[in-house]
Amino acid sequence: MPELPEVETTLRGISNGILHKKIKSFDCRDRSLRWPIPKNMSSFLKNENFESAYRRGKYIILNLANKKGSVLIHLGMSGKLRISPNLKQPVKHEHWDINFADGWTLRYTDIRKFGALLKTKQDPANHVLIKNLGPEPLGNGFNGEYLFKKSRKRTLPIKNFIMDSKIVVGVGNIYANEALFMAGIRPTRKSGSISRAKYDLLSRSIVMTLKEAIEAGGTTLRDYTNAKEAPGYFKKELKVYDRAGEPCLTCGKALKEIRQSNRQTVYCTNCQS
DNA sequence: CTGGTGACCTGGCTGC
DNA sequence: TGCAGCCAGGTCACCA
Repeated sequence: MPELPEVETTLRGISNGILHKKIKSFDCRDRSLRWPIPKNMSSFLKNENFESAYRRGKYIILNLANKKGSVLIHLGMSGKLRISPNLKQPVKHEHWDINFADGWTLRYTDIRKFGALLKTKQDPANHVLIKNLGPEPLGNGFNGEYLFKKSRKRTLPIKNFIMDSKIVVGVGNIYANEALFMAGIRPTRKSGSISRAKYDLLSRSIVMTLKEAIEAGGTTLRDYTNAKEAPGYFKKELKVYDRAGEPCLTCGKALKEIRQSNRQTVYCTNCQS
């Protein structure tokens, strides 16, 4: 489900509801996510409080006060977080709750269970899942020059290249398709064969696409909703993703669908080269 | 190191 | 109506 804009929207939605509040309890109904939820998560959290929350790639990181450690949350393909003072009794697929002393609950729902909830006592930046991540597309160090240098001698198709979290974080299938359309680059092009000027255009297209999607509250295709259970409205801004066979909004030619690494790619054979 | 593939898991949709 | 097969906002482990 969630790429960078959806994770960012989720983070913004939960922050006020969870920070600086005493944690009363942690309820786990199913530990079997991507990695098992640690059995001592409950004692790790009880009576502590979160002093800060931020996003790194598609991870949400919550830091406990007094350097007691951090929690890493990944939403996988179908994970959702909700924050509310009056949630109903949990139902199927609602795998865990963090209950705060003021009565609010942070609840995680994940049909496919590709998400994760992990803890660490070290600096989360050094965690094995975080330390090898590439730069933030909305932060410093991400630009055309960076992509150009990283891609020399690479034969990987450009779409796979920008979806590689070691190259740049946060770009998933939807926004890879959209950014490549905006930049006029065919998704199958070998990343090592693309010019510096095209990479300048591509890096700006990635940034613009992600920023616009965040402003729209993310993309809801099927079941994504934010922390307040509201959908995102970027779907109506999508130019190519989920539009195979429909007319290109620039030239009118039918958009072509192919599969790359078993994932849907949609592009315009006329506008992207 | 690089690139390609299968694996994890559940449910919705399509077509016979 | 039933059911097989395919598909889905991710990414890690493993192989050549």
